[in-house]
Amino acid sequence: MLAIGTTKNKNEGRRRFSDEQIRFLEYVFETQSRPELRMKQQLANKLGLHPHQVAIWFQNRRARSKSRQTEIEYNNLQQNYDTLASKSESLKEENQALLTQLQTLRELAKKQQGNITTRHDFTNKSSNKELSGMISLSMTNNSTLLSENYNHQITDPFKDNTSYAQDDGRIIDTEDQRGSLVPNHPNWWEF
Amino acid sequence: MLAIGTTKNKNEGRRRFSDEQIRFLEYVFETQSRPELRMKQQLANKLGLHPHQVAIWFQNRRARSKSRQTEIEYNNLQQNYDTLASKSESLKEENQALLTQLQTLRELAKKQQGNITTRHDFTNKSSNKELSGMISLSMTNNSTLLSENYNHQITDPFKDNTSYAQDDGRIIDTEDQRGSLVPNHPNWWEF
DNA sequence: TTCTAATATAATTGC
DNA sequence: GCAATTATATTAGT
Repeated sequence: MLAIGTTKNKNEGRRRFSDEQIRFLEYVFETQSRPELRMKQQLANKLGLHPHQVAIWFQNRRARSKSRQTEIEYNNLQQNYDTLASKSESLKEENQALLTQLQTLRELAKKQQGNITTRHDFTNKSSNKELSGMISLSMTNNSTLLSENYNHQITDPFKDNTSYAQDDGRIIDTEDQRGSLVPNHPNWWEF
Repeated sequence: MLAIGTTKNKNEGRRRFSDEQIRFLEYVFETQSRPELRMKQQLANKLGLHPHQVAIWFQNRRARSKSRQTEIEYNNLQQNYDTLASKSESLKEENQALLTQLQTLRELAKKQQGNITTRHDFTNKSSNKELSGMISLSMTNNSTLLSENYNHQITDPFKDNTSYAQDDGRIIDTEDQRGSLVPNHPNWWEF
């Protein structure tokens, strides 16, 4: 059984406490990281140490514990960082995909609009107007969205810019937006 | 120079090195964190210390340096995390805005298409087809993009902080403990 | 085996 | 009592 402390269990300039002592101290520490004076005295007596030594031991032990905790937190942070980085990457890709889609939509819709208007088609004017507005909306937003370093200053025509909370991590309620998606004004997109 | 060490510049059971000594050692450390034995001896001689003391000092100094480095790295990591979190938040919001736009576009385009087709308008069929395909594309992608995964929780990496027992993290050989040291009696220490 | 860097720990010091 | 240091002891590595 661990033939280490064999020889010097007696005196000498012994510094390290014996395994027995350590084990006992650890056991108490598990329950009481900061024992009462009375307890320390009893421990000292039982282990053949000075009460002060016991006190110091607990002090050092607490410091060690804290140090390890810090280490753990560091690792946690690192892990969280990696996770977040991965997610962020996904978001970027997705954003790119969405932008591509929008671009395609705009071009096609524009072409479509051109065909409609040049035909002097009088049926369903309102509907055409909607499409027209939609396109200009897309164009407007695009200028912002395509720019580098967009600071989440995304101009959302459906909502007040000020209502965009910055860093609270809150998700915008899409359903609420939907309620006022299309204002009554015929040219709402121009505002 | 610099009479800082005010009181005890003599001997006594003095342990701390004088400011002069420290300053000199620091000066050397800046250039050589791991000086040669010869250098240590010369330093010891010059500063009135034992060579061993000088050696120990450099040893501890290196340890301290490393410790500070760790601290710095931690802060850096934290900073990077915050930055990334912010960017990720922006991306999320932007994604939301893009999705909203796409949704609107789809609905409007769909309505438009409905009007066109119900009017039995045969002009420019190809263009309509393009629009139609575009819409279905949007729908397809949407199934992925709208999934709940995008309301992810990049919010709080430290959420479990408070739940930590203050002094945890000791590493104990449980088996040995239970062996003989730990009495079951509630007042074991009185025996 | 010897030497040394790194680490662990008992003890000090100052607040 | 705690944080920061110091000096020593022990372990690991070449």
